[in-house]
Amino acid sequence: MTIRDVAALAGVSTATISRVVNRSGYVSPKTRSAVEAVIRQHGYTASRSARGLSSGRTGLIAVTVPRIHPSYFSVIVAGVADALYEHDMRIVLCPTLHEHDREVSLLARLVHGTTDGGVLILPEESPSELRDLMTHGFSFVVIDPRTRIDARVPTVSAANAAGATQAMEHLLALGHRRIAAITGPSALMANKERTRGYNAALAAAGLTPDPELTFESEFDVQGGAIAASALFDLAERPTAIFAFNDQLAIGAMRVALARNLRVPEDLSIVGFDDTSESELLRPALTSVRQPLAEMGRMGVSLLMRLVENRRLEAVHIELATELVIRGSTGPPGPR
Amino acid sequence: MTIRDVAALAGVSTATISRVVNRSGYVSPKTRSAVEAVIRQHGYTASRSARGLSSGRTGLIAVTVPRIHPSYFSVIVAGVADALYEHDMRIVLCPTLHEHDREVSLLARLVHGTTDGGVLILPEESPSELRDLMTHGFSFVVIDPRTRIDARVPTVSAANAAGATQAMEHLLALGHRRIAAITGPSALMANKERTRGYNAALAAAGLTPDPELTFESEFDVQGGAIAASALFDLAERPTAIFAFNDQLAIGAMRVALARNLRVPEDLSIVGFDDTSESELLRPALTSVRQPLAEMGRMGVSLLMRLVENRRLEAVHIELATELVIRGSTGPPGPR
DNA sequence: GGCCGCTCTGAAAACGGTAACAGCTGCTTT
DNA sequence: AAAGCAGCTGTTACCGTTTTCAGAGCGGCC
Repeated sequence: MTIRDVAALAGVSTATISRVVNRSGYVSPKTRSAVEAVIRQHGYTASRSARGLSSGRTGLIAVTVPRIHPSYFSVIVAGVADALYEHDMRIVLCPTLHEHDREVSLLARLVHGTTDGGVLILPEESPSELRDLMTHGFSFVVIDPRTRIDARVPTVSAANAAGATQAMEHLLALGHRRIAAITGPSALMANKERTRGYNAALAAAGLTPDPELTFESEFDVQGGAIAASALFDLAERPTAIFAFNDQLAIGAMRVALARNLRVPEDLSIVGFDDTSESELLRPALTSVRQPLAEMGRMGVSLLMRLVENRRLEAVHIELATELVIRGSTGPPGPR
Repeated sequence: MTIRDVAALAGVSTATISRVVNRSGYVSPKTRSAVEAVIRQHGYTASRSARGLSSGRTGLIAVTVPRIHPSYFSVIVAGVADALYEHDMRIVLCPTLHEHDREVSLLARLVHGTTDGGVLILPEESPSELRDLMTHGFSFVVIDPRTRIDARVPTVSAANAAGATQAMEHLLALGHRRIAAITGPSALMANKERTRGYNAALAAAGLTPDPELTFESEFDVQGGAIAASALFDLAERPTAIFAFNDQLAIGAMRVALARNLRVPEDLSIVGFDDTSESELLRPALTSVRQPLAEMGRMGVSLLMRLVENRRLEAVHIELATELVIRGSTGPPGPR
């Protein structure tokens, strides 16, 4: 079933079919309904390849993501997919496995004639590579940028600094004064922001950050465990730990329980992300929720404007986080 | 950068460029390297749209999946994506949100001119709709079929019956005799198979299944909780529960702990899927691992043969499961 | 009555590749 | 010596759309 077949059956030209299908230009109501009848009856759908070749728009959006599986990413992708579906666009999914080369070569190929734009989630590209991409005329947005990038690239992220401050204010209000931070890799902008929020909250409470209490490690359970062990070995133990993601918090909680520290009586723990794991833990984890699906949706909404209007004033959106209080935090014990 | 630009720069015809890029036909080494130099230098990539239009192959594979987020699906998708990447194909991701109409209309549009084939994960289509799809010449494989479908459609699933038997043999070997089953929706083929494995294991141990001990519910935490409550209210409580997925097991464990039943001393629990949650629970959950990523990979491997050879003898693949024993199972208490 | 503008429609030229076909060279075979 | 064939390359038709352009019909206005 090609457009020509439909045209022949309806007794009109292919141009008219195209106009009917795309709701563009003038078509008399009579012709329109006749064509629509033929289309319905024979189940015609336009070939995306042909359309892409002819009009330059493929209806496909590339989505790069380090990995699909960690729920952090899959929830964002779900939000992106949802929003794109509403625009009748499809998503070309590209897991990069954190490999810079893979991502670059993928994008290079997608830019040209495959997709109309891209949503880059935590991309590996350097700021200059992203700038090149932009000057080549590729429309894209970045969700959760790894580093500070060209101001003209639209970005969407969570309010990381504010979220960290929320977590800290909760702990401070409970009476904690020695609050440790287990940060993820400091190269990530999100972590820099969270650190900023951590320090800001301490300062606001009139406390000076103790460098001993900040520990950087990999963003995984293992990293959390290592950091927690080190913190517990300090002469003066912290009474609370703010972990920069839930994985780290899980690791910390494991070590705490292994050392017979009761949570939250002896140690309060706050995570970040509020992944589904956090309410599974016992005690359930207090965590800063990022609006991940929303971030995906918002990215698409920016991208659509970019794709349609061609170019758009710089936009950097930060979506508010929310502190979800569960059983892992409480007032510090009497010591 | 079009193929014509490259041809002009290299001083050859477009046909030669095409041959170099696709490694087809004869090209002298000298010409080849000259062309490759131009391509590298100017960063040419063929337009997928044009290629798709001309050759009929787009290098895109549609992947339908009910939802992205539950890790059950995202792990399968990750396996699919990984395998497709190796074939230099991209994945067009279509979350159907369990909506039959959405899935049907998506596929209808993808079949024609957009993708070369499809991987359908737990599809909503009826067997007859799938048959139609096949007779229309669309190449696809089904992963984890919902029901028994046309024997000519290649399918990949886990060895559900055998997996259930593994779980049961473990419980039986520990000495359990009253073993309840919390099944998911019995419409799903996977659940029928697991029920078959459950009954087979009981029979092999010389026990007759007690209908009181089988409880069907929705595949979620809530469903597990409801089922477990009912089971605990029986005159003679089961000493072990085999839940047909981990969500159900989590629900059951919650209710057990709420009723002050100790796991595993008073009650053993086995799950199915071995999702990442299972080792987070306290006690950690004994569960039947499905090789999800492998299933995705295997699906692609079948599909590739289908796409290349056109048509393929019926293949139904069952991948072996593995029982992962953790802390939630132990010998029954003395009562 | 001539002109304008609006509505509607069709012819035809792209869009960027692929692949069938033909043509050329130089070597091997008969 | 003619024929055949492998290796290499170019010409060109075609894939299924969109879009530009031109033209036809028609009512309203000066």
